[in-house]
Amino acid sequence: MLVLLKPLDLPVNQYKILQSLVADNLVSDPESARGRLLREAARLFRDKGYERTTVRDLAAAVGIQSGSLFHHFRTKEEILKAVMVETIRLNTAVMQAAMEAADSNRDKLRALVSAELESINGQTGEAMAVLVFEWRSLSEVSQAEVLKLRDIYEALWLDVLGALKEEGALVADPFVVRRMLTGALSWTVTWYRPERGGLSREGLTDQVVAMLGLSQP
Amino acid sequence: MLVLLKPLDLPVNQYKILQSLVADNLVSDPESARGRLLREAARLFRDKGYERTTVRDLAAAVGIQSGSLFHHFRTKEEILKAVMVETIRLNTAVMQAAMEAADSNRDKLRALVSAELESINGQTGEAMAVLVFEWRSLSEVSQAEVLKLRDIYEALWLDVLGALKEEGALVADPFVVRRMLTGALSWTVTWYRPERGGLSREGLTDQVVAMLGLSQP
DNA sequence: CATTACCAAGCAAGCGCTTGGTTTGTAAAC
DNA sequence: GTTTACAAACCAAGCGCTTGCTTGGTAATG
Repeated sequence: MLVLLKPLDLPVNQYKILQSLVADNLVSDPESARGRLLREAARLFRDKGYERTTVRDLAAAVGIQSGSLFHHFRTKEEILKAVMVETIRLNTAVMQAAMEAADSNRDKLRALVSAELESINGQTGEAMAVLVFEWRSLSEVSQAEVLKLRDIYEALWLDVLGALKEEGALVADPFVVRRMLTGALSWTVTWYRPERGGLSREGLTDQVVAMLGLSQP
Repeated sequence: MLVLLKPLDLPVNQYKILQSLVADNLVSDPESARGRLLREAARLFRDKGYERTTVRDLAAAVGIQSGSLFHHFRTKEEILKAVMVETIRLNTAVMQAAMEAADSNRDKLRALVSAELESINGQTGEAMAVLVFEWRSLSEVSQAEVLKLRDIYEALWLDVLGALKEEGALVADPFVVRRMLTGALSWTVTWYRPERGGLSREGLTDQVVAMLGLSQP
């Protein structure tokens, strides 16, 4: 029976989703030793890269000895994999919730873009960056496993883009559009700094959706 | 006096540009020992990542002993930096040439998109991927140096996008558009395989330009 | 005959991970 | 309510291996 005592700084719905995933043992409680380690690992992997982050770095970040890490994870790679798996699980759930709140396919697309920008630039940003930039650091076996989870996530996008294509609102190929969006949105992690003023997250979402050139039905 | 004996499989103009850069000592002759090493290094860095590529891997790829590498480069990082610097130099020159051949700003944009897709997915694709994914492997000092070269390259884009904005053809912010394009086009390296049939490079360029939603003046 | 290119050998440091033993938390047994 | 039992969490030390790079010498080149 896991209980989150100190609520994190998250949107309410995202917090509830996190709670239910923790209860189902699909993601680690952020307050647990394992959860804290994964958060620090995501930060270190993003900042220094997986290979340049040593098990001693990871251990020091949570205040234990390097050898003690291997009580929680069998290998260093297992830590990377756990960061990725839990991030995908959380974000898939958040995406599904965001979509259910939308009516039209147009609104659903907007919700997806907004949610993905939130994933990349919000609380889970570090882990999302790891997912993009440290992919090759996973063994092929692990890549295949994580890919299965990603497929579920990608299907959400393709369903909406496909529907928009059927409606005639989208002229380009849904697969191509999704892949362009993947690159464009992922890349925001390298330059977009909403906290420094400038463009708001909603403003950025507007620009992205406008850029897709959806024609009125 | 460097002479390229065996012409590479390149568009004619790109070959001439390469020749003049080699003559000016701005990029290495691909046939020289240094040039071959840099090409193999780009391939290895892309495939395995910089950190997982050992100096022994690099040496074996060109058929020498690992210690002999340090006759050509002082450190391993210098190899990474050389890959990046020479790639930017070559691509900046190619871009400039592609733009000069275009009349309207609309055509210039199309030329830029097409040329960047060519850079990413053509001969220099491996090096371009390294530029994107191995950025953090450079020391901060080297990053600053390479960044200066990138600024010249980026200015080409911003000039054209800025002009299109002035014309009223572009509604979104030029900086935002460029950054989205950087991400979207870079990402093609992970999925776009023109040799397997499907979308041609020109077809992809069309989709990208269409996606920007340029309005008629 | 000097310069460039390379080899063979190996060093010092850092890496992921193991090992054997100690502390801590928890809950039943008395 | 103290004792006993036991697993989970952790420490201290270090092993075996790989890493980037150095060194001292040899072969090729022009």
